[in-house]
Amino acid sequence: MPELPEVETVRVGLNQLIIGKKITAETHDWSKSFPNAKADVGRFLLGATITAIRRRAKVLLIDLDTGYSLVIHLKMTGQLVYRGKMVHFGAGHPNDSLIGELPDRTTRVTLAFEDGSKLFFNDQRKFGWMRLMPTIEVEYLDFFQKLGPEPLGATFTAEDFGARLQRRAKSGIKAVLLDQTVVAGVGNIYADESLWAAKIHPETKVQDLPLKKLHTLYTELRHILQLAIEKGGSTDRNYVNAEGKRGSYLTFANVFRRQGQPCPRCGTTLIKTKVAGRGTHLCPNCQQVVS
DNA sequence: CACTTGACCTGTCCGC
DNA sequence: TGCGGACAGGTCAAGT
Repeated sequence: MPELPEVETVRVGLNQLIIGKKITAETHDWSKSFPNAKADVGRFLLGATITAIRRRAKVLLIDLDTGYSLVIHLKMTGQLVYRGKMVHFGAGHPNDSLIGELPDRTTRVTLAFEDGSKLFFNDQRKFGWMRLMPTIEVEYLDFFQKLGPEPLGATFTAEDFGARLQRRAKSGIKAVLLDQTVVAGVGNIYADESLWAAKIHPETKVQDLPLKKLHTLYTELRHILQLAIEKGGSTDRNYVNAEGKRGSYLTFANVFRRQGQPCPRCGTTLIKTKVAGRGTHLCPNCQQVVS
């Protein structure tokens, strides 16, 4: 479930918590989560100091002073949670935290820092992964080469958006929004939310959307992603930020997980269906297929 | 060639 | 209570 806003929230959190920290130990209990050779870990991870945290699409990059980076994809249930040396349970709002003592049974990788604090990579479903590789090689990964532009990038215009969508003119708009090679970082939640906001049925073919609609979708998508970042992302089931706390965006969501409730715009009962193989939430009145 | 389905996994929820 | 099956949904590979 971590999409662009969730990964960005983790990035901002880690940026405040672990920059300048020196890694002194690493353990993992699921080799697929972190398949690097032990020798590389020993040479380029242990003893390394964290210099920067970056994000591209839904991927997190932790840069090290050894010239290597940790490339991390949280996939659906991944979490990156930092714990200081002193753990204060009961502090803050009890509902904020989804997790207790760490490591727990979902912890796949643990990084320990020189000051006694730790970073836990938890992943209930084991789809997520972490790779150690030379920083300069990251951009040449096949995944990165194929990625579309950042939707919140300063240079990303409505015209770019429209042109890229048109490459998949005959496809349904939701399937295209979820395609990371068209635009990077959009997942199921924000696809549904932005299509509702732009009053577009998710199965509408791209070629059937008037230019004005594409413009609206561009504006709404950017606005929603930005708002979601401000709200700390969406916690549907597992997602938490770098401090183990929930995001609050779903409180503001208009359709996602709101089937059976009235459409905030017209009052029609929202429905849940399946589009492009994904659970899809929409208003059957506001969002109709045009052709 | 474009799109759909299945695999990767585990936990939760629902119906019987 | 226990149990089978559907479902959650990011990405890649395989199939139609």
